[in-house]
Amino acid sequence: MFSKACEYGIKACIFIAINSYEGKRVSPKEIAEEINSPQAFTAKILQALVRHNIIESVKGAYGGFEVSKNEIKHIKLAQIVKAIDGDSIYNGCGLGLEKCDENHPCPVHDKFKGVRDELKYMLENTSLEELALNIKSGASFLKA
Amino acid sequence: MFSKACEYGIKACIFIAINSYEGKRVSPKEIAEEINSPQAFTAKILQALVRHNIIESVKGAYGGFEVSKNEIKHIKLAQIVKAIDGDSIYNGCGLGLEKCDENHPCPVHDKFKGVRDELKYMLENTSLEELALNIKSGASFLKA
DNA sequence: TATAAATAGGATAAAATTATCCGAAATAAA
DNA sequence: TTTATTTCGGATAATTTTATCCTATTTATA
Ligand code: FES
Ligand code: FES
Repeated sequence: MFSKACEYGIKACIFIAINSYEGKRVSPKEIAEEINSPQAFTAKILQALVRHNIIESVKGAYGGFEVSKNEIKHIKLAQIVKAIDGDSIYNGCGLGLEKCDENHPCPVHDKFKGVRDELKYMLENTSLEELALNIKSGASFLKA
Repeated sequence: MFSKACEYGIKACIFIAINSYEGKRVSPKEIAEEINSPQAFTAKILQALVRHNIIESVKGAYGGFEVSKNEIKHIKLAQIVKAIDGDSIYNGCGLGLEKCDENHPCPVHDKFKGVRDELKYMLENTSLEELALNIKSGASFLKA
C-alpha cells in the first residue's frame, strides 16, 4: 500500500510530534530505534520531510528534528504520504492506465474509485495530533 | 496499490475471459498487445496464474491460454490479487508492523482497517465475468 | 577561537521488482 | 514421424527501492 519510506516517514513524524510536545528535539538515531527502522535510510526520509516543510531540522549541537507545536494538529497524514509517495495513490488508475479517466475508464474504475476515495478521505482527515496522542496514551504502538 | 505484475495479471485474465466466451485461446503475444504489457514478463505471470489454477494453458500447436467458461463468473478479483501479490494487502499492517493485531495496533490501525476491509470486500465481490462484460460492451478499456 | 555535536548530501551497495532471452518440452497436424 | 507451433522454465539483465557509509557543513558551548 505505502512504500517502506512512507511507513518510516509516518512513524517518524509521530515520534517527533510526541517529543515536540515536550520541547525535545530528536535525532535520526533515536527515531530509528523507536520506530524500528534503518537509521541512515530514515535520515534521508527526514531530509525529504524537511524539504517539504512538514518537519523542521536544527543543525549543530543540541539540534535535531522537531515539529512546530501549533502545527501538529494541522498536519494531516495525506501531506506526509504525498511528500514521500506522491499522489498517484489518490488519483492513479488501479490497473495502471496512464491516468484515471472517467471518460476512458479501466475495468475496475467504478469499484476502485470508491475505495481510493475513502482512503484519500481517511488520510486527509487524520491529523498527526490524534496519532501522537494515541501513542502517548498507550493505545497504539510504533513497533512490535 | 497493486504491483505491476498484478495489474498485468488482472488485465490478462479479463482478456482471456472475453476470448474464452468465444471458444478462442490466446497467446502471451496477443495478450501483451491487448493490455499493453511486456510480453515475456506477462508470460511469466500467466504461468503463475496457471499454477494457481485460475486459468488453464494448452501447450503445442493451437494451444494458448483459456479459462473455463463456467468458471468465469466464479473467479473473483481477490483470487488473482492473492495469487500474485499475496494477501498482505488484506491483512497486513498499514505501517508495516510485523502483523496487524487488534491487541497491539499501530497508530493508524482503526482508520486503516476500514479502508483495507472495504478493498477486500470489493475484490472478493467483483467477478471476472462482470469485468469482461464491461469490456465487451465498450464501457471500459484495457489500455490507453 | 576551538571543539564537539548534529544535520545535509553525495557515492555506493544490496535487495526486490520488472523485464528479456533462449532452449526444453509438449502437442496438433501434415 | 516429422514439422511447426506453443507453453514452460532457467538464466540473465535493467530498473527501482531500500539501505549503508563517509565527508562536508552548521551551530552551541566551552
Ligand atoms: S481508470 Fe482505472 S481506476 Fe479510474
Ligand atoms: S496494526 Fe497497523 S493496521 Fe492494524
